[in-house]
Amino acid sequence: MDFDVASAIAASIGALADPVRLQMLDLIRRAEGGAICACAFTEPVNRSQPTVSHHLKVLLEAGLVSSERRGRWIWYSLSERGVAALGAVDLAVSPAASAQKHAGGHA
Amino acid sequence: MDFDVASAIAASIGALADPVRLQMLDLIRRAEGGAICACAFTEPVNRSQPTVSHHLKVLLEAGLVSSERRGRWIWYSLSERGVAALGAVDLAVSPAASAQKHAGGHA
DNA sequence: GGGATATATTGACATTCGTGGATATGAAGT
DNA sequence: ACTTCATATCCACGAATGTCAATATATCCC
Repeated sequence: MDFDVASAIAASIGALADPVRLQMLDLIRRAEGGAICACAFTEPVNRSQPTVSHHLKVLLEAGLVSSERRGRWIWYSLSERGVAALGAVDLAVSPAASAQKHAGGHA
Repeated sequence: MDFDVASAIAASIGALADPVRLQMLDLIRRAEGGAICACAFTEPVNRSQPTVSHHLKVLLEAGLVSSERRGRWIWYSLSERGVAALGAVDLAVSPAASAQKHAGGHA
């Protein structure tokens, strides 16, 4: 594995390596209809609007989420990669818990 | 998902979000016997000995690798979590390629 | 067009992180 | 004990990152 390949992978992973972005992805995943308005992040993650906007941009550029304009608001949903990434996170974080599926204990 | 949980997960993921550490993990994975001497990293990843030592410490503290002393040398191998993490990385990076298993194309 | 609201961008700042030179620690051999 | 070799720690530096106030852009409604 050469450095360029490793760098590309590291960049993808880096988008997930932030607590606020993980919270935001989780909010999207749990949202009804699988989509959530950009304005709905600031309060639960306790960050300013510019900070939320910044993180959304990172997630977008990483291909983890997609956005859609609905009137004045912009709605975000998980992309295919985003779903795969969150699933992979669950696997990596608690291999045992994921191995015995449907064992309850959602965080 | 509260901030503390997200922070813990982000910290785990962060250990993987570095090109040099990914290269090192890949070197361990490919090593004969699944273990590799610490001295065998500096040349392939093109980093100084202190830098390699630093990254090994990060990987150790993240629980991704384990170390064993053999005479003057220290050998590193993937932990159970390390194997799971690398597998998860493959999944997250190329979901399609991983979905159709045994399709060749190793990086 | 003008006001109101939602989101993005800019700029500045503090913190974290990757890096390597110098040095310390530790084990093996003589 | 002393030397040699492998690894770890210390220290300083530059780059990247998360954060927010201020501001800009964009859309909707009247």
